[in-house]
Amino acid sequence: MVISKIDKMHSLSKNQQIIFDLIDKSPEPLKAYTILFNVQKKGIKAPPQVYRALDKLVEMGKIHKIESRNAFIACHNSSCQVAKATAFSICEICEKVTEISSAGLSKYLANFKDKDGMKYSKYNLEFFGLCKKCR
Amino acid sequence: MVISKIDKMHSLSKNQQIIFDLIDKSPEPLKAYTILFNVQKKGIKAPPQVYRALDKLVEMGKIHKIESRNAFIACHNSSCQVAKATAFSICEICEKVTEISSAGLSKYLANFKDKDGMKYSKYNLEFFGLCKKCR
DNA sequence: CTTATAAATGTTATATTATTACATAGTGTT
DNA sequence: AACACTATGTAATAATATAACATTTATAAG
Ligand SMILES: [Zn+2]
Ligand SMILES: [Zn+2]
Ligand SMILES: [Zn+2]
Ligand SMILES: [Zn+2]
Repeated sequence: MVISKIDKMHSLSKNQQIIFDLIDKSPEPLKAYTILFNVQKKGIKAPPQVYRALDKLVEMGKIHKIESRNAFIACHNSSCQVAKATAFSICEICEKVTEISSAGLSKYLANFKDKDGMKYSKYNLEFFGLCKKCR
Repeated sequence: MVISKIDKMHSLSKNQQIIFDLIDKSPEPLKAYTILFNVQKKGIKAPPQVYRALDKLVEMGKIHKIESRNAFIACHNSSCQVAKATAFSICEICEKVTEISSAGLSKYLANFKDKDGMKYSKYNLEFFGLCKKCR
């Protein structure tokens, strides 16, 4: 047995790997149909194949969806344990997106309780502004 | 002149008013095509009419878009000056959405700076969890 | 190895969300 | 009236996402 149980559990299926590789190499967030177009040469021909892989990759925390852009980026927080606690900065000019990893911020938000004392299991935060280059 | 300049500047056009009223009365976020369906009897017949009104209302801070749901809710923070600083709690069971208004939270986020010292002009935060009723 | 089960894939069609483009009408200003 | 600006009406289409169902592949158990 070349691949251990643990490794296998964390490994990606064929389509997942193809799509993750594409997103991971991309300097910018990719949209589902951009992905579809770019993997058709690898045999992935239809939207459901792309969306299914994206769903799984998001679940695993390997990628994140930028909700305001309907686009996906790879997680670079060492394969994010925090698919449930995401924060991004988005440049409104060049559309550059960066995942924010701030211990202070995540601690603050993880502990945030609203007026009803409701505590949350998950959050997504998107900051907008101008990046260094565009300022 | 019955309507002053200032009043006029802040007043809504016919379609904007119709669509705002519908959203404002709704206990839950409304999607664009749900809105379209509900205002057809008032003469708004096509998607662009709805999307244009929604865009303006969002700009004005009269409504907010819940990005993770592609849906819109009325602002209840006294016609939100803070269209640029929004936070919501979303129940993952019943889909109830509440706008969070916490001085502490908004202060924390408004002052948040990332590692590059980038300061942001806008943010949107969505918390997910279970509401009182669903817990 | 066989069987059972779950996960992933392939495929067609369709649903949902959003925009482009262009023509027309109203509003406020000079 | 002439102009600029905002809003509206309308048709067509683009972009994003899911439903449904058949098939295959991977994993685990007996
Ligand atoms: Zn991450
Ligand atoms: Zn930029
Ligand atoms: Zn508000
Ligand atoms: Zn609930």
